Amino acid sequence: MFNHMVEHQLDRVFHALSDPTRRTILDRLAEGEATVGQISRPFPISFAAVSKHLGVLERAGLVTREARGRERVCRLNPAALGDARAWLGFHQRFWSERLDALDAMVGQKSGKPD
Amino acid sequence: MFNHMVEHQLDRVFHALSDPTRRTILDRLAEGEATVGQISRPFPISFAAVSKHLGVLERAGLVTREARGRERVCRLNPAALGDARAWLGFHQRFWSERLDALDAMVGQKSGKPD
DNA sequence: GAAAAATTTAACCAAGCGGTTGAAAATCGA
DNA sequence: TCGATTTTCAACCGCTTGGTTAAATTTTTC
Repeated sequence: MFNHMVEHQLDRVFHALSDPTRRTILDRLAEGEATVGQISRPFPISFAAVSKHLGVLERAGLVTREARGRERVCRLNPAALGDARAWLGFHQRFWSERLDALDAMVGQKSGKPD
Repeated sequence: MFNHMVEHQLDRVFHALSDPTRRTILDRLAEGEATVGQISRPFPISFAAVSKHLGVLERAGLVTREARGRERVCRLNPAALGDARAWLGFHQRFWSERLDALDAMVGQKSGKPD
């Protein structure tokens, strides 16, 4: 079902999401586009480190960086979450069907999962 | 919103999901519980390597391993996907609201996202 | 109790990660 | 043009990863 998909891209998306700094960057970007400098300012790590994180996010398709003059403005690409969400959604649903005995323990997907 | 959650666990879940071998293991497990030996058989890597992958999945809370005699039977824990799915769901929705100008370009979440 | 089977642990290796600092490249402002 | 600003690139460091093989552990079977 999803096996033939761009597995590699799924790898990259999940990997990008596995770092708290990168997730925070995404949160920041959700409030609007920002330059690398603006993004990096609140972080206690170096500018270059943030730039690398942005690279990871960009390679995963989650963020785009567009040159504007001497600075680079970053924006979210929400569509890239689609694959990951599809994977999770399908699997959790599939698992839940098979293992509905566990539903009682979960209790957060009663009748209106979404 | 999610910042105060068990960030660390989210790290582990996303990281666990970022490896194709581990995702395949989850797929296999979705068809029913299995021992480490049964799981590892179809993979071209060593037994020990699969055992380590199972360890990663277990630490992420996605899989449980229960000793049964000399073998260990593994089962899925679909609830562990909840955090990850919640994170993704919230963010994708939030992003989409903010960036609905991009919706035209995307075109795969028109009116009924789920 | 000894051999066999299932699994984990330990030691190791090459590669990748997240971080650093410093140099390079591109653009802006005087 | 020159210097300052913004960003990336390169080299490096320590730690982790995904993989290996070999030894240790536990349980079953003879």
